[in-house]
Amino acid sequence: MADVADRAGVSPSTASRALNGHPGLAPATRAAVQDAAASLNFRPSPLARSLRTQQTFTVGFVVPDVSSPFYAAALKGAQARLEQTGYRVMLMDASQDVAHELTALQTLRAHEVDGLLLATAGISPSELDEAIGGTPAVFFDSVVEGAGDGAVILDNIRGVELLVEHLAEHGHERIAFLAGSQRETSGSERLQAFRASRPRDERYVRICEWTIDDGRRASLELLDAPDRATAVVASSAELALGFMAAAAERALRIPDDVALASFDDPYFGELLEPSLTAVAYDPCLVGERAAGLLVEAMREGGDAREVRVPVTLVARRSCGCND
Amino acid sequence: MADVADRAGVSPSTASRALNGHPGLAPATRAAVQDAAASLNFRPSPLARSLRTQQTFTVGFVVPDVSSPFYAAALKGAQARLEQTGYRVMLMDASQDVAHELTALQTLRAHEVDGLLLATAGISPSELDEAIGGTPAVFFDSVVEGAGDGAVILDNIRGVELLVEHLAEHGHERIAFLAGSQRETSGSERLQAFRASRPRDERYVRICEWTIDDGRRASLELLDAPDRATAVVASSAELALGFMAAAAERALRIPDDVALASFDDPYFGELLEPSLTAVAYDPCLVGERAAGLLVEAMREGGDAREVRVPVTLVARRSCGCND
DNA sequence: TTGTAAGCGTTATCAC
DNA sequence: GTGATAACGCTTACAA
Repeated sequence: MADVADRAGVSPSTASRALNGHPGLAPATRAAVQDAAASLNFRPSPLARSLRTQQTFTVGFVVPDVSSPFYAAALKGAQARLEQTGYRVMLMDASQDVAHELTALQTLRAHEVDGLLLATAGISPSELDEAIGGTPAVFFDSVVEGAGDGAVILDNIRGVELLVEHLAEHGHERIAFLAGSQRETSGSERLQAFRASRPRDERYVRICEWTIDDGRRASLELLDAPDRATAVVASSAELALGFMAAAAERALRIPDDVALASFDDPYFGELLEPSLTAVAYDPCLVGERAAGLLVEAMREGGDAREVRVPVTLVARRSCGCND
Repeated sequence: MADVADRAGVSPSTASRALNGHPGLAPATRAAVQDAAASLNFRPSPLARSLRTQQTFTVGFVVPDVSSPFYAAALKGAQARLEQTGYRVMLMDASQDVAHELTALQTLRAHEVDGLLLATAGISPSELDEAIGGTPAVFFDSVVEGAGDGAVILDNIRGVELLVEHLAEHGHERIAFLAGSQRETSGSERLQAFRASRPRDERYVRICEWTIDDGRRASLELLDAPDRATAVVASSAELALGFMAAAAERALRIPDDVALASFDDPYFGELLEPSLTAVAYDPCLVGERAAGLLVEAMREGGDAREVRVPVTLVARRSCGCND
């Protein structure tokens, strides 16, 4: 930048002011500096700037597993929104491991990121509070009570209600629920919502990991139990697929023998046999909203808000609708 | 760090040396510094260090779309490998847009990233060369001739051969090929491989975008053409799904009326109806290998290498096998 | 083996 | 309006 200043015939400080749009500069001076900068093809060093200003214009993004479709989409949404605002994204994949998550946060803080976007898998609130220190942080998907400057989550409750109501409208009276891991907010909220709307169906609840395999295992239990449920709500696409595998194994037809409806509308939902009735939402949107909240928090530091991303029901054939 | 030095009773330079494991220090001094650092809970500032050393220990990762399962997995693999080696990942999603890609590279270079991991969608070699300047760069998925310090790509040729051979073994003589966008290496290599092994089936080639919808459209063309092919190779899972949709529309059964085999083994391949015969590979591995190559290039700057990630055939029912 | 001092590329404070 | 000057937190000649 010294070169730019020289060429424009001004001091470095003036050059800096001109380039950063500070007020109170002679228009001529500003123009001269800008010309000089342009002709020297000058690019300011974010590093040096950050060192001086204590602002990196970088936010840390921490997820349990980037390769999961949901987190990948959220990342995309967040990245887009942040880029728009001049922020860059530093990614950390915690591999579903608490210790790893903690060190990721350390690294990020050492780097002096301006903000944090977190989908944490079961860190205790106190650990977390310490790990994020004073850095603005927004949670998404999972929310940790009392920590951070905001959270955005799916409208899990409404989603489960839509699913249950729809199956009930088809006349089902014994509805089962495949719940996912209770360590995450989306797992526990969905289960709570089910229990709230179907207290009598408690015996048809099965909790398992978010995998096809575990979903299949739990589904077999459900299918082999006496007085079998006539419909099933799966908490996620994986669990729904697990259920379909299990039903096929027991030679049960969907929806004739058991109906199925699922939280999460996978992109191939239309092409499954039968096509999958599901609650859909825009996963990018959760990243985007989270980023939006974070930008606000970094700028103004208002108080914590919680945003819910809306969900909608997509009725297909697995519930008994005929298209 | 000055504090640490004070507390240990040494000069800042000695403190720095102790903390960075420089040789030629009195063991006692080193220990004193380390103790001081520990008790002050000292964390060096990567920013300041980078400013001084011109090394950021950060690599830029640029993809056309992070939310695509393939890129997301590659990202995960790369992230893991880089983290192991002390590097951090700065992510840019170029949204399939060349201009955007170029500005992403600018941003990354301004940030003085130590290396670049690129899956670019059709930048010209010369533009690219200029955009990456002297920064070590490794391509993955797509390779740009003559640019960069290495590339890792799937074994596209072998993959297509496996698919074609398998269908031929089932007795098929007229095999069609759904090719994806020819802007990317994986699109063009797969098509070339098909043409090389099936020159007589040229009339059964259709080129389309990598989407279910466009695959469906192209498939309908294929199905409606006279002297229809009896088997189809799809260049990607999306195209295979598009084909399945098209076949269903025309009330054609797979594999009885037309057999299907696909490059890409989606995680739900087993659960489709019929289950999908496909060429499988580990997408994480491509990110991991690319990161490996990049780390090498950043450290030693050896000469450009090309790595192929192996693929395997998973025979299921869509080709005519009975499980 | 250790200390001194300069410098990485900016911005902020103060004076003019 | 603009220019010195110091400072951000670290590393590294060079000197001792």
